[in-house]
Amino acid sequence: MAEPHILHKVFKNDNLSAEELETIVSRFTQVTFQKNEYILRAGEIAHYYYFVESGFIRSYAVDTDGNDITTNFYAKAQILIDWPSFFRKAPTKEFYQALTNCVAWRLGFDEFQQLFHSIESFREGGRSRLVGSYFTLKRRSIAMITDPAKERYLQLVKEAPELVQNVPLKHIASYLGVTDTSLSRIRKEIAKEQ
Amino acid sequence: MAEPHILHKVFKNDNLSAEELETIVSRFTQVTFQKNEYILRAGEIAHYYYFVESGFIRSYAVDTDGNDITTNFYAKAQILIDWPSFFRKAPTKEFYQALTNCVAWRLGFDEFQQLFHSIESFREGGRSRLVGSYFTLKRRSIAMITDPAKERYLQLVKEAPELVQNVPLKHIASYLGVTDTSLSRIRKEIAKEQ
DNA sequence: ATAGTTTCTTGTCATAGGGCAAGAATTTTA
DNA sequence: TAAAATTCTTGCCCTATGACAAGAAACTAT
Repeated sequence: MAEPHILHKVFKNDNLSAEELETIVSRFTQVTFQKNEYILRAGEIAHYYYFVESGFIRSYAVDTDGNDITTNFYAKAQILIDWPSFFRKAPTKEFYQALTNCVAWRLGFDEFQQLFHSIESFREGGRSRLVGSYFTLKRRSIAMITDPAKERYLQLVKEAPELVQNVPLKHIASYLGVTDTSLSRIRKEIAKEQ
Repeated sequence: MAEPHILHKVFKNDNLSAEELETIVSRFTQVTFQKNEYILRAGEIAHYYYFVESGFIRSYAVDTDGNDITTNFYAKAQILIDWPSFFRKAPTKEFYQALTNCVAWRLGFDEFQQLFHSIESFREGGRSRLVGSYFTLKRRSIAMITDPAKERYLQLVKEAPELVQNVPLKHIASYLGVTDTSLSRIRKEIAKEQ
């Protein structure tokens, strides 16, 4: 078993004792995904959650017209979890697909629950991650109302430049709530400005 | 102290023993808000969260141009909480204001923590509420991309008719991500159809 | 009741972004 | 490396929604 650097990084601010950290890390399993492989499909239940070690993943929902809307991207050290499905054992509404080959570390629901109810700092950390996801989502949905597409794009470039360079424009476009055509024009306009 | 019906209703699906329920309920305090009163202002820290017994409250963010964007409405039996501020003790980004006179039940952070770490079902319930808020927010932000304003409005009317009847149109408009002018026209169009 | 305030509607005009389609560029696969 | 598939750009035209402003309607408070 390879040294799980990434998990030490992930948990470093969680106030865990060395033993607690070891206990937690030992419950994770390394998994790999091939480019285009699905980690989870709509209708399935999320039995695991993951921390990404390398590669890019996206989640997307499919609307009534069959268009897919990217809801999130996942990169190094980020948590990949379908909160409602994992915690309510309800079928997820989204697809999670690897955009590149990936390495990740996985934890199952039962192991999670055991750690959650026995280690106080683990549950504080978990709660904090969920709150963080909520906060990010809210910020994004306010920006969707207050900021024009161009600003939302510039913001994303600033926050996650590697992502913009590595992911097809159409996925970024649907994430920003515009068509790929529009995003292409926005890019052109930005290029002209420099 | 009045009989806290509403809290029994709030916790009825949380799998609590009678004693646990009593312990929890006894930690809450009843509070009232006058119409237009602020429960919390941007920049402050949320030391409490609430369950609404009666009345309507809204939360809103103010964008860089000074426009306010309604982010949520709170009505009977709903939880009113600023998750990031309450759990991270960070200044909130939003205002929470009573739209009508209100009665609510309040719990402080320390009491919350004590219950959270000592009663397993309470923490499962709390987690479930947070996951629920996350899920609702995600549904809303996907709809913002996939559905036209008219459909989002019809959806809101279906889900919360009392709200639409009791709250000024401009707040509903900003909640839906349109101007009040547009929403007025959308309403007109719907009226014409009947 | 009356004045003042807030809310809602409506008109005119402007604009961001969508729909569709063609072609160019790039990547993948055989 | 050639063919196929995918991704990205661009043109043309259209639509939903915004900005601004005026008036009507509905509350609110004295």
